[in-house]
Amino acid sequence: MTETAPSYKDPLFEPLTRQSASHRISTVIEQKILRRSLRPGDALPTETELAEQFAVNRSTVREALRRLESAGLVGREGGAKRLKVMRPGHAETASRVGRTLALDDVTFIELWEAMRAVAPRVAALAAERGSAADLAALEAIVSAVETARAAEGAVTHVVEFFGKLAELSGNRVLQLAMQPVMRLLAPSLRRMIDRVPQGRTRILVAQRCIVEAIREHKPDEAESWMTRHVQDFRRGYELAGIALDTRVGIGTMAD
Amino acid sequence: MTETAPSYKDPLFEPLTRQSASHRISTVIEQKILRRSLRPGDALPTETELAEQFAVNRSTVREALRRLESAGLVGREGGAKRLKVMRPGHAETASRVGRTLALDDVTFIELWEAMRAVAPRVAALAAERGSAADLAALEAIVSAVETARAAEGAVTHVVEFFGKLAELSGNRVLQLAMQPVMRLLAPSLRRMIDRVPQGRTRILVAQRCIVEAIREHKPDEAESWMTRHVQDFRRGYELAGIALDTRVGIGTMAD
DNA sequence: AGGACTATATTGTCCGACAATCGGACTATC
DNA sequence: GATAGTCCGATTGTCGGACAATATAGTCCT
Repeated sequence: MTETAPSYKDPLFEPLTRQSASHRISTVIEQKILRRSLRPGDALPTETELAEQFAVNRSTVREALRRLESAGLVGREGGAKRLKVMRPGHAETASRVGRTLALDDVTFIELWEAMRAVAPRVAALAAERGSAADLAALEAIVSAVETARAAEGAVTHVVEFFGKLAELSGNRVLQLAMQPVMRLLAPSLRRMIDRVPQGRTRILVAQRCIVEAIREHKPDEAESWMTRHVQDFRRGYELAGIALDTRVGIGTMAD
Repeated sequence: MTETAPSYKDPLFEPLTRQSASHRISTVIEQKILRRSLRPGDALPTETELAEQFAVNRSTVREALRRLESAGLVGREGGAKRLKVMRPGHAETASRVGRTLALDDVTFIELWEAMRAVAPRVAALAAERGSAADLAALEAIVSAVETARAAEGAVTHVVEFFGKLAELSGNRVLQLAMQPVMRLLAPSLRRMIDRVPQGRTRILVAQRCIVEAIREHKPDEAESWMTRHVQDFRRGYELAGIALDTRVGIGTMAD
């Protein structure tokens, strides 16, 4: 007899039946990582050792490891063999968020609204904090946008621009928020640039103004320029005849 | 000789050569899900069938499944045996984002800046779109904040308030962005309310104004009230003597 | 038809095995 | 001495088979 009968209407205590061994193992390791007992960079014991310590079969350990791997808590560097504890990279988390949103049939307008909220503040923060070196990197990206031949490449650099900006803002939360949004936005952005001839020029002008505001440490200007920039995007989409409630597709989740 | 020599500073062309069979399998299934060939609710073939179809061992399939499971793309309902395709819930994704941020030692100020960016826009959108029924729910939460005895409960309802607001905004991207931020903010918010006597009153006043603005469909007012509200939070923290660069801890990641 | 009972299918785990290959140690060569 | 080549053990990825537990489906009884 296991403890059945949580017959109370407590919907949060139901499904705590027996969890599989592999699940418990991944939980234990996960806790160790979250509690900092295992820290990023540390190498995990070998599968055989883990199997011995947990007194289970190696296959069971392996399933637990796959789960942690997918969660981004452990992983390999390069072609290494041993697994290491990793800090779940923003890239990975971002791609997960992107996946969730894509499966939710999020529409373009929702993404745009998110950009509308976040990007201006990011620009303002970047203007407050950006250093000279950062600025140089940003400018490099702007020229890359300018010289890029195909729309394809230009879009890549536009995404980079926002990414770099988020980095400059020094705010990892906003950084993490913006990443998946830009990723999902990218494909339709590409279409937009393809169809609207003056699109690239307008983007370039806006980027230059923003960079200028950042250089002179004028947060307000950076913010208002970015606001206009984002609004320009929307106009571009309308000009390109892209419906605002278009569902975003699944980008290449290459991780 | 494989292509070694990534001696160039091109960190994007890593030798992502051969991936393990289990990895490829999980990727293939993931694609099928993202492409909607497999849709949420569908049951996956049994492990044995998958093993046959992919012409690999069942253990290999299992590792792939554990990975997908951890990604929230497949899972079980209740004590079921078969795996089903699932839509990765926002809650789960949000808690994962929270974990990433917590492990990153994100500071309070970063979270606050995110709120500063997102919340006002969310309020504005809610004012544009909120229906009567939604409004009633929102008001219920506000009174819950008012009548809650302990700071504990009040904070819970404050978090709910923002959650509901995000829901009203009709924007799932912003909703997903705000959720983990509020979750991470909650513990310190609780301390703040404990230490600053007038904290709760100010929160209540702001909430009422925001609700009012939403009822009358005045986005601009809702936005500016929310801006003030968020700024009030920060002042509260300063009054409470909480350093702005305090790292947020790992909350209860109960999933 | 509904409920109890049985059989089957499916999962979770275990065992033992093997090829591939990564990490080093060790050696030969310049 | 530094570099290149070779060898060996350790470790991973995969395999095939096995078994207990149990969810699911089918069967029987009333």
